[in-house]
Amino acid sequence: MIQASLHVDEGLQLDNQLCFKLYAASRAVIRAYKPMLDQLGLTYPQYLAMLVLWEWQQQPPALPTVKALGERLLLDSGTLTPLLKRLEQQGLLQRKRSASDEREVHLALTPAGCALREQVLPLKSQLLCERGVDLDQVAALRSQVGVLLDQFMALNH
Amino acid sequence: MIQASLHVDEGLQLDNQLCFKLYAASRAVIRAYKPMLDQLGLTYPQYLAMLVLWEWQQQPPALPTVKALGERLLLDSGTLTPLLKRLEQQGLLQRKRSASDEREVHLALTPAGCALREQVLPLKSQLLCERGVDLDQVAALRSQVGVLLDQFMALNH
DNA sequence: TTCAATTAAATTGCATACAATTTAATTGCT
DNA sequence: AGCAATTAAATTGTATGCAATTTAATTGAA
Repeated sequence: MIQASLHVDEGLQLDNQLCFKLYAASRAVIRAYKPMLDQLGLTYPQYLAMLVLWEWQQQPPALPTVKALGERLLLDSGTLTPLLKRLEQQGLLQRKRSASDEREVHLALTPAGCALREQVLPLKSQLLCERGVDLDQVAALRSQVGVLLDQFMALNH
Repeated sequence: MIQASLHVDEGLQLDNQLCFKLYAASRAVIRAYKPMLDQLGLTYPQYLAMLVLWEWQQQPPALPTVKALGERLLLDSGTLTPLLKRLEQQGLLQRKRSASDEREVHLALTPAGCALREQVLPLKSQLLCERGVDLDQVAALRSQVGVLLDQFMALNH
């Protein structure tokens, strides 16, 4: 009886929730990025958007649109529209309606937006170094969290 | 040269960022909880707060205060004060100033708040079942993400 | 004791997330 | 062609997160 009751309780303990560990770890990692992002003048989601746009500079997809960015970041236009307007205000990118399909908004990095990329790698190296991060460990965990993410993506249809 | 350049690029690819996997996985898991939370009438952070308060019903800490809750959830009063006011409005808990130290606010579950707990386990079982979640796999990942969280907690001093 | 530090919440301001709705443009079907 | 269905962004409204400040209460050292 006591055993059963204890077992039931365990199912609701905060420390036993994968969801909480993920939620807390995600915020903790973002917090760790804060000093670097302050240097860049970006918030964390803005940084992710820039990562995608920088990546597309090298290997362009069909054309960078808000929708394509949203599919990559798993964010919708309700989040991205104001975020991209702020990046535009900062002079890092331009938003313009597609000529061929007026519903779409194309995203193009400005020279300043491209240039910002060069500042990132040194700052990131410094961050990893200061923290004494084990790169192999990070890679292993990334892969496993990635599997979880893929499973939930598939199940959230 | 090409090799080096490719290697540098990899460091900034979205898919290689543990931080993004964590961020996306956390949101995906929260999304998966949505149907259950809608049944309970709670948001995800509200649910986490209730988990802690339910846990404290069984094994009370000194006294449940906003500060103690914040230490458990890694959230500050700027987030918790409005969240707790909403839970109070829903009749799930009461907030009252400590008599011994007027700076503190004590948190006490109402009968409705206690009762809500009973609805959670069946809903959670259903969720895990529908998703075909492997409990051992979840436990293993939880433990590993927990290690990462502890490391960042220690480093964010 | 007394008053400068400290502490716990609350408040303010900004930037997400995300559901739901709206707007405008494009497609597809007849 | 004509028009209903679909689609991409934008908009609206609510609820976080979190930094920074404020308020009120408590501590602690001279």
